[in-house]
Amino acid sequence: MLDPKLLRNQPHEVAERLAIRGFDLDLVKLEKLEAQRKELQIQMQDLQNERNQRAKNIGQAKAQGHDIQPLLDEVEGLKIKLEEIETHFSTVEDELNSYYQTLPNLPHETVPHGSSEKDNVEIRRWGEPRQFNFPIKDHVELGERNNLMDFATATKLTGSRFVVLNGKLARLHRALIQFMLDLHIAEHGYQEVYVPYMVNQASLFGTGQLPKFTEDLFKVEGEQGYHLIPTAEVPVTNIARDTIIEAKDLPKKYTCHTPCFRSEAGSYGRDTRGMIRQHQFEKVELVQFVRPEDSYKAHEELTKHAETVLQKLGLPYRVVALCGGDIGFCSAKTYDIEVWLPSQNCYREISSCSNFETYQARRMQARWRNPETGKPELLHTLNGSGVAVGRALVAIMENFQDEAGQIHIPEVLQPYMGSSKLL
RNA sequence: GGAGAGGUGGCUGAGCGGUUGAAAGCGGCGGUCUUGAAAACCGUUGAGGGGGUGACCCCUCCCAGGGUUCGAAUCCCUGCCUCUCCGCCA
Repeated sequence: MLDPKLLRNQPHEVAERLAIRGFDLDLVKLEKLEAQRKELQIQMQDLQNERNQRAKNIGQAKAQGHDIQPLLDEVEGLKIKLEEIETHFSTVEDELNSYYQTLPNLPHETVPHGSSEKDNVEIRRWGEPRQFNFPIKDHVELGERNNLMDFATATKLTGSRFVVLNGKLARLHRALIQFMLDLHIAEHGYQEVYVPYMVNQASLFGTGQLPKFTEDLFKVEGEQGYHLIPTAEVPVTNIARDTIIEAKDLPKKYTCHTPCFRSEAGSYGRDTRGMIRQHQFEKVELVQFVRPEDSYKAHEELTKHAETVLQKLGLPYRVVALCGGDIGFCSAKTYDIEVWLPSQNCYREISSCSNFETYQARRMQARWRNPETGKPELLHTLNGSGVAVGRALVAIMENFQDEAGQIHIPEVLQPYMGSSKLL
């Protein structure tokens, strides 16, 4: 959520910055609701004050043994009047809050302008896409060898957009997870966490999936309103919900492996072949809680941590800064890391690294105690994939295939594969 | 699943329906003392919000949501969560 004070005091500046992402702030609506809110709140608080005073007087009179009936007569009607205005106030407040919740985050000043994916700006490249001197296969074809990858069975078990992995490919998939976690723990200073794969609605609100993006989620049957997590970002970031972290404990850096579940509503017909876009996939996530002044430095570092995974695996990639029109709802700035996929002859997203500044923190009241002011203040949250496991598996298969259709295992994964070099 | 107990400030923990936003202790911060530190002592210390140029004034919050009352942390109902015992169990 945006800072209500900022919206109140500098609505035109907010509108300008939101326009960068193609969002149209309704200033007329905002000003109207805000004026109502202010008037009603003043009236309500005056009446509450009167009630408190009168109740206190009655208490004192009673303690002194006076007849309180005249005082009781005086307050008659006050309660009903107050209730009416309280109801009216909360109606206006709810309307204002609902509108606030539809407002995306303000883009950072370094975010490139533009309306779509095409306007994203490439920041850097690493590695050279390999030149093949034989006809290449895509990961589906490669996976069909020895029945390593089985979509038909997954469809039987569940439906479309699921996969069964067999034998050494299943092991390679697991090896990737272990490798990534070990790297982030040992070399990048993250703490590993294990978290629930179902979360409540408060958590989904905190990270911004609710109320707006409910159609992207799988909801679990039952009264609790639990949902399967679409990313570890949700449970891990919500660790900080309703807490005040001591300054000495910042930054907090968590890494976490979870499955992710996405309904992929609205992506019909896209990436239908293979395991690029699945309802269930594994991801190793990086999450940081940092002091506000450190967040952009942390954002660069976190992105590097994700890049290191690809470098160690030897996978060519590029980093792009998302433009205003392509950036996520909650994000102030996002870098996507895109890995080279030979079969598609292009770079495809394998990680998305974002700085949310206080947007998520305000929703979930995630705070730290600033030693300079002594006060709890909103911290900055960041996250990034470090990296998506299924897509990394696809990239390894396609980039490291040979003419015989065998897959050469990257050196860093061999210890996790019983020293095998080939798949 | 059955039976009981409980949810109060960063933590522990008091709190007859009426100056209790909340005792006390711990922790934190400031100070005295000390070469420095510890100890001791003194002081201070919840969060969110509204109004006003300002000194300042006011509102809300004792798990959540309802209710009773002139007045609720305190009474009633519902939900959620935690703990103990029994049963079952990966």
